[in-house]
Amino acid sequence: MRRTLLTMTPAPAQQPSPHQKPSARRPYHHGDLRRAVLTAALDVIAADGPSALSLRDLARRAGVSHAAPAHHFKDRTGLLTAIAAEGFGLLASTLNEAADLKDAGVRYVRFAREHPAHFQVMFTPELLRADDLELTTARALAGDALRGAVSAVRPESLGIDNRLAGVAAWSLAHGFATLLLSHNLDGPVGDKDPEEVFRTLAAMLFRSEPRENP
Amino acid sequence: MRRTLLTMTPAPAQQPSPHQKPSARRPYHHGDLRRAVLTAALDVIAADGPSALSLRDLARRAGVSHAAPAHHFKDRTGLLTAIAAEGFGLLASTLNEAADLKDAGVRYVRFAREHPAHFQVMFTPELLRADDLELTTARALAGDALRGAVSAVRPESLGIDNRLAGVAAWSLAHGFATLLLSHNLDGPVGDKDPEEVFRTLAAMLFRSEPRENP
DNA sequence: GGGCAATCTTGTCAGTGTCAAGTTGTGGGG
DNA sequence: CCCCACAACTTGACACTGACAAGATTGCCC
Repeated sequence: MRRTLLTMTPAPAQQPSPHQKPSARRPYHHGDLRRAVLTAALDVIAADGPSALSLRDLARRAGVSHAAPAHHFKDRTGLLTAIAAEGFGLLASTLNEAADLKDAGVRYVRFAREHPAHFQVMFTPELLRADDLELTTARALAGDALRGAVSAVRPESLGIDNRLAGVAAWSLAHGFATLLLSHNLDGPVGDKDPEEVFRTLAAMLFRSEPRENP
Repeated sequence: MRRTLLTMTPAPAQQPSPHQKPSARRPYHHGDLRRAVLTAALDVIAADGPSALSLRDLARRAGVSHAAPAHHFKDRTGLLTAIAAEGFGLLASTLNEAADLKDAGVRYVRFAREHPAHFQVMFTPELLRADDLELTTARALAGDALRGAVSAVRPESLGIDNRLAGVAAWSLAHGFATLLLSHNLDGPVGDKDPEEVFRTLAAMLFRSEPRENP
């Protein structure tokens, strides 16, 4: 828990704002503190997990006083909830562009690798304010996108209940992504491209009849 | 973060030990503090996640002084590492009794549901001391058990690389278990038995040729 | 230009992890 | 049987944290 405390000097570390008096040391208004805190938080979480996140540390990084972040996010839970909501929004938009179900799975895995902090927070409900409006709507959007990708595959042709096919696809992609992020597949996957490996797994799950019968 | 502080009275709350003087109020030696702290920690984590865990709170629950737990676990990370090691041990022993790969998957899901705190901690590496000996050996045991279940299925008959089959099975089971614990399958699964649902998913992944050709 | 609301600061409080140094009990060798 | 070394626990302290309240600063809109 102990941090170095060597960071006494405020150290602006961010371009203070678009239109500042050129000689102003540290402008009273940061300019875009909300975004600065968010991205700093994402850095910390990606590196050391959500438990390493400290509002005071984020404030120090942004060069503002210790209570400034709370004005934008209310409290720690609020910050994490904002991150999760943003994550679900990003996920929804990439899933909506998927060509088919396998592509959606690949995009799901890619999202987890490109936004590991978002991903981790999104699926840790005890860190979030469950009834937050932005969160619930963003999550619903992502859910719709997922269901859309599933329904496009016509799994009745495989004799499989549509609902279950969605759960299977989601489980496979989510499990692969999670194990990847927690470094549990470093051995098996090695230096191969994870997305390519996942494509093989997805083919195992949804393969059509062996030959004939289009 | 704020806790009630109504728990001022030490309140033994545990049978102090096997062989205590009958009139001793709070015996200096707890008797089995290590186990008491572990199970209290598992309760807290299962209810509110690892971030809600406080060594001082656990000490209060066990009726000992605030620094007592540290003597058994060194620090917070040590406690979580011990939990993870115990979890991998439990998982290994249940996987070793699996009849076949599908049964191993079912057991994996059952383990996650019966030991949600262990499961969550086991796959959150940033909370653990990665080089801990007990942890690494227990994890290796679980890995062996998993590989054993995979190799027993003879997936070459399906034309699939053995290694990949293992990753697929693990991903499916892990994803299903994770989504289950984070309440993301409450809708699709409903009040059905999750293990039964998972059996269906597993059948989708490893199904043999549609008919003839044993 | 004047006020007002958003933004940020300062100060404070209870709670936490961790370390160091002291107490208490217990089991094993003389 | 005793005593003593060591394990189990306590007490006290320090730096840190999230949260809240009250004040300071500033941009902006009428």
